[in-house]
Amino acid sequence: MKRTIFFYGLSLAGLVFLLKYLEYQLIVRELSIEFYVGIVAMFFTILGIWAGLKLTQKKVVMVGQEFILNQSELERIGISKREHEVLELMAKGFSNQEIADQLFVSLNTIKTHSSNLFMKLEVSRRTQAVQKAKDLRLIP
Amino acid sequence: MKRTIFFYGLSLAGLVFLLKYLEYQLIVRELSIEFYVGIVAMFFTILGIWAGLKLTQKKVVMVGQEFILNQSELERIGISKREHEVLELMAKGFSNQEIADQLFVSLNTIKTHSSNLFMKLEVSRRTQAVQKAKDLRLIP
DNA sequence: ATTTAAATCACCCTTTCGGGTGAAGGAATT
DNA sequence: AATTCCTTCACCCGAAAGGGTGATTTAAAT
Repeated sequence: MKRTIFFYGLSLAGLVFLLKYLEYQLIVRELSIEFYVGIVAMFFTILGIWAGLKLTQKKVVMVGQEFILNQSELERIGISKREHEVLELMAKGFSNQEIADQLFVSLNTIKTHSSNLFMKLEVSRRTQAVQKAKDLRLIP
Repeated sequence: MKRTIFFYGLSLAGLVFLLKYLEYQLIVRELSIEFYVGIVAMFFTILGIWAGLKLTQKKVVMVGQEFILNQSELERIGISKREHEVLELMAKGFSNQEIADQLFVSLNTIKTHSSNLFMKLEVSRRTQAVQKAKDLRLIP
């Protein structure tokens, strides 16, 4: 990104000299102004396309993997930290009992958390909860 | 894509008129040639960037989603067509009863299919099955 | 013709899940 | 001090899921 801008500036600087040079040539050789402008147009079109490609290239690479938590949606729905933890383990395929063991709490506690999660996510099964949570980018 | 090229051609055509107009103004008002070229450069840079973005836009959209079924893995594990259907519906969060209704078979049949699936996928819960199936690219 | 695999369904039994209700302790807010 | 939210846990009950076994039908392969 920085290099893209840098090279763009460099190109602009280079053009100033090219300009001065051509301006001189213009008088001597009497090149048509259309031809002159045509070159400039072509040059900057290519430069623009190149810049455009550079600017989007990183997006292309990034899309696919890499998870950004949707914090705003998380707050909008009103899911607490603990509930989010349960949701993550749920998505990994653990049973309520296994989740309870990992978080050192009772099975009943996990049941309460999951019930609240289903309410907040407006679903009635854990598979649906996991699906919806992934869609909303609440979990990877 | 076709429209991109079309608009680019249109812009070029428009510039010819702009050129002629400016060429006339140049004589009358004696605008500096640097100013003139600067506008052209700016215009074509923007045009180029726009063209560049247009050309890559489809790539950006495509990368990320796009599902290619892992047929070889499917055969290796030995999952039948019907089992694969059940697996897909399972991944969509449907209960066994709902799957049975959609496929016009009995609940017991779906239970058999899911049991076989769990065996073949070496898991013991549907959430794990869905996870593993997605990892192996058996389902989108 | 016999074997093999897929798909279908049934019955039994245990575990897990999900819904509903209630409640207690703690932290943060008002 | 009172309120609100989070977290924790309990009990009950019914529904769903999962494990095991066995059986029938149909289609494909040998």
